[in-house]
Amino acid sequence: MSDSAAPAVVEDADRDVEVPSPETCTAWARDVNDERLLLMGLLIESHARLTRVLGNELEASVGVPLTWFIVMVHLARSERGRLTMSQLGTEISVTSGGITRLVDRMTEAGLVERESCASDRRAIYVALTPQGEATLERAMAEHLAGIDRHLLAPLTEDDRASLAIALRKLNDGQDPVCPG
Amino acid sequence: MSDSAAPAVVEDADRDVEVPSPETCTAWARDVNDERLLLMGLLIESHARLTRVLGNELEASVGVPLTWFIVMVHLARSERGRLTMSQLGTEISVTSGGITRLVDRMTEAGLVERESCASDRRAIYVALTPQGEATLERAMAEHLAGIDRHLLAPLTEDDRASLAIALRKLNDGQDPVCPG
DNA sequence: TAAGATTGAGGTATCAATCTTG
DNA sequence: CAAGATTGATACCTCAATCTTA
Repeated sequence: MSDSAAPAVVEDADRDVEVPSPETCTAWARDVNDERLLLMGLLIESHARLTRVLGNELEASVGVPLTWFIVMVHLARSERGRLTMSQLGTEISVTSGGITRLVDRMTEAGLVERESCASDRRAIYVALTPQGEATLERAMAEHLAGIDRHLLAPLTEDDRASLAIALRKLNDGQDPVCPG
Repeated sequence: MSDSAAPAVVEDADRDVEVPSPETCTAWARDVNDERLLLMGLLIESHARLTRVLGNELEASVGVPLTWFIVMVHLARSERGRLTMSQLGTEISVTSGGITRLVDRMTEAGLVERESCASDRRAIYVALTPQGEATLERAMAEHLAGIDRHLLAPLTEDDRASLAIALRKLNDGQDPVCPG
């Protein structure tokens, strides 16, 4: 503890606690087990687990953070192999300032490069370097295998299909919710 | 750009780009649209969107970050209304050092308090204060309404059920994947 | 004026090292 | 020595302000 007062000492079982019997409790004691809250919690936990495991594996096998891999995938998917800083930021939910430094780090690592845009001199393109393409190819193999192990393996074919359907509905046709 | 060389100027459409025709391309050009990768991407995007929207709404209406709310929910759910620092960190996927400062901030805001553990003097309990309980109750109402709007509304009843089933399988009986 | 990108300031996480207790 | 919590160093993000160009 940095600067707060020392914690009060309590015996192990001497506190009268509000027992969570659903009928007589305060609102929060009922709602903490609300089905909707549990669903949101599952989504958060699943995301935390998967990004942690897949990120660790990717870092160990290819030496690349998961965020970098995601950037490379979005560049590789793009129409002409490049995106502006703004487009990239919108696609991966990172603010303008965050993208500037993220691309800085990846540029220093030799994975991407900036290219000026002739038709709009405010914009800057980002594109994969040859080294970036090679790294993406290696990372892709590891990552797909990781998804098989950690995301697909625990699910049946039906689970996978309906999960994809539900998540697609959560992302399609929603307000952009711009990060920056 | 901080210290890298100036970006090369290119005309708008004069770069010979590897067109993504699936048969003749490099491996990464095929795999970036792999179904498994798209599924993982959907999970990441859904999580980013929902935590951003719900976090913004919670911050605006109650003045509490989403992380604090999650901490309060886990404390309210716990057996005796308290968890050790370690238990809390494991439940919400935050490292030991991260939990120390997170609880510091929430203590300073008056929402939680530390309590020494008589039976194991290494451990420290965290529990909601009365103010924390009141804040949780207000935040809960806002948050459940937000979940209704942003997570449940776009889904059918079947979608919701199968989403819960799939996510539960991703979290139950998996390796703990400790953060710290 | 607005849009795109960058910068500086500040917040919060991780990691590794340390201290206390079992 | 191992486990629990804290601290210092560091990484990376957001926000607000600024600069350049449309």
